Formats: sequence, structure tokens, C-alpha cells
Amino acid sequence: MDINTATRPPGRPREFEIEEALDKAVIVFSERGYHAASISELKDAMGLAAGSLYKAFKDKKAIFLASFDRYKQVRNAVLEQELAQGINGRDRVSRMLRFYAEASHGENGRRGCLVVGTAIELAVYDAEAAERVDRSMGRSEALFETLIREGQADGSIAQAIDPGATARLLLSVTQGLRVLGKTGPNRDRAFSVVDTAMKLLD
Amino acid sequence: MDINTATRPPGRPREFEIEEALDKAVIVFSERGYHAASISELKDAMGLAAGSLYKAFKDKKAIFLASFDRYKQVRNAVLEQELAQGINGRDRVSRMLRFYAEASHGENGRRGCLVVGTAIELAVYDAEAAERVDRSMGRSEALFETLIREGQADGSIAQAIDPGATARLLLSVTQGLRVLGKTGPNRDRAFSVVDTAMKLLD
DNA sequence: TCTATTGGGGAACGATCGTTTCCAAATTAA
DNA sequence: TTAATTTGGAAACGATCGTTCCCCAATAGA
Repeated sequence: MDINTATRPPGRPREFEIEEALDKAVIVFSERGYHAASISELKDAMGLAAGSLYKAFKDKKAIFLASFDRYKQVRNAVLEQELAQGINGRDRVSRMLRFYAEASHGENGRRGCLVVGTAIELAVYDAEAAERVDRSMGRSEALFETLIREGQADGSIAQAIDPGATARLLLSVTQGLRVLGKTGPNRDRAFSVVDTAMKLLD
Repeated sequence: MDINTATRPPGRPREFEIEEALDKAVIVFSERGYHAASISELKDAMGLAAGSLYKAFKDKKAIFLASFDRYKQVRNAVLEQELAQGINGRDRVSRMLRFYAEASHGENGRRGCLVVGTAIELAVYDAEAAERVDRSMGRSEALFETLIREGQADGSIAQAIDPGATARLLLSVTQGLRVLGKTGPNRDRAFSVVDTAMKLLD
């Protein structure tokens, strides 16, 4: 009888998609930051009443952390897709750097990175936020290192370079690009940084 | 009769040093950020009553901008002194990078950089803040470029490298270090980034 | 049909925000 | 001395903050 056989919990069903609402919240938190983003702004952007917001999330911090996780999920998916197209280690490193450069200019740059924003605004006095930032940074660093080792294995990256140290440098470059992108350098300047960084792999 | 012959303006003299108070405000703004730093916290840290604060400064933003300027003044003086000890262009680039690495770990790292914080939290919707950030970033980039050209002139840096592009990269690295420093990598990791970046000058 | 449960939405809450006001104290100029 | 001016400091202000409450709607299970 029932087309949807998945059991539904009792009570009135939610009328909005959590992930769609979070995508809107991500924009507000990215542009304004955690403290400057008010519940009033968030509920308007998410298209919800305050009461509904607080039924879906415990408090403002929970909205933020859920937004952070959603942001990471979406960005990671795009990056993964980008890396899958790389032809060797060096190309994948280049694609990853360009992925950040693309996000660090123009409107995207102005909007900013939620990881960087969290590191700056929240990590110092909120353990949960700090842990998420650390995990995100750690994964990026590890990914750079993996790609570099792949490049050394396939011959596209020089054997002489130190994968760990170079990965840390590239992580610094990407986070720095995100900061510079906030006051909006043009596209060429962001990509010139990528080109210069790639010379480290020779 | 009067030991201090400098004419004093009418009215009760101020009982505190503006710059000493600003140094305290810099700490609060750096650790907490603009929005999370309340007037209550600021007045406690600065040792002033709210009324006195508002006689010295127009509003919260004026306190912040004055703190920003004080921060830049102090940091620039320290950096200048550091660079004066450099023996050639390459050494001065290295000293400048180490100056940032030193500020990007441990307690200083956790405290954070007021320029980066301003870029992330304020620059998007406050023109005065954005202009200060832009000017600060522009000067750092120009300084890196100058030092690189000096190194090329004195033979300590390879002629083949592009001073402008490399300066932009090094600026990205320093700003990135400041972000990473917020969640506190240890000293060695910060300095390994410097060592790796210096390879770009060979 | 009745009960239990959950969501939607708006009104209301106490707390805290940045700011102003007020009065006493300290100084200069007349 | 007196008037004008400015600071120190505490108290008070309106606005906005994040959050809760309340009432109605919508659903599941009995």
C-alpha cells in the first residue's frame, strides 16, 4: 500500500530539507562569521521561523557545526571529483592548488572559507570547533603528502623533495590564499601563486 | 615655574596612556575577534570605565581601528629591527619568514594576527577595515619583493626567479602560517615551512 | 476516533550588547 | 575666585541577542 516503505517517525514530518537549509546557513556564516551572523539573519536565509530552527538544532553553535560539516562534505566532494581527473601525482597537486585558488578570488573569495573563519574566530575558545579545524587541516596536509608521494612514484615529482615538509608548505599556501581572497585579489594573482608553488616540485 | 613647558589643553588631564591601553585592547581583539570582544571585556582589560573609554574613542570600531594601527606600528618596528640585522637579501627574506613563523606557534600563534582576523571578520562589510588590511598586505608583499631584488643584486638569490610572483607566494605562506598557528602547530612544523619556502630562492 | 508525538510559526523572555547620561574631580584661562 | 572644559566612573538606556513558550497543524499507532 505504502509506496515509501521506509518507516517514518511519529509526529508531523519536517517540511524543509535540512541540507538545503544548511547550504543557506553556510553562506551566511562564511560571509559574516559566527558571531556577526544573528539567528534573525540565519532564519531569514534558511526560510524558517526561529521556533522551527530550534526544533531542528539545539542552539546556534549546533547550527554552525552542522553548517561546517555540510560545507566540508560539499567541498570535499568537489575536490575529489577534481582530483579524479588528474593524470599523475604532479597534476593532482596542481589541481588541488587550483581548486583553492579558484575559491580565493572574486565573489567566492570574498565569501571566504568556513574552515579558516572557524580557525580564526572560534577555535581558540571552543574545543569542538578547534577539533573540526584540526581534522580538516590534518586531512588536507595528509592529502597533499599522499599526492606528492604518488608523483614521486610515477616520476612526475622530483625524488629529492621532502613530501611532509612540502605538504605543510602547500597547506600554508592554500590557507594564505583564502585569507588574501577575502579582500579580493584578482584571478591572475591567485593563480600566479599556484604556478610559483608548483616549482617546489621540480 | 612649570617643569613641563609643553602647553596642556584645558580640562582634566587624562590619567592613562592611550598606547598602553591599546596594547591591552590588541590582546583582547586578537584572541576574541572584533564581535566577540565586548566593551565590558575591553574596559576591564584596559583598566577603564565605559564612560572614560567613550571619551577617548568615538565607538567600538574606533577602538578597534586604533588597536589595529597600534598593532601594526609595534609589529613593524620589531620586524624592521630584525631585518636590519640581515647580511644580504636572502638572509633578510629568511628573517622575515622566521618573524612570522615565530608568531605562528604556541601562545602567540593562539593569540593570532590582528590583520588576518580583520580580513576574515571585518573586511567584507567594513570599508575602513578592508582598506587597512589591503594596505598592510600590500606593504608586506612589496617588502618581500624588495628583499628578493636586493638578494638578486647581491648574488644571494637566483636571478631566474620572478620577484613579484615569489613575493606573492611568500605572502600567502606567511598568512597561511598565521591561520595554522591558531590551532597551534608546534615550533618545528612552523619553521619547516620556512625552510621549504626558502628553497624557492635557489 | 483518540492519544501521543513532532513540526511550523510568532510572540515573548531575560541577558547582554554598545552607548549615553550624569555628577564629581581636575585642570586652564580669565 | 570663577567660568569653561575635560576626565573618571557608575548607573541607566534602548536595541538586539539567543532562546523558550505556546498554540495549532500534521502525522503514527492503537
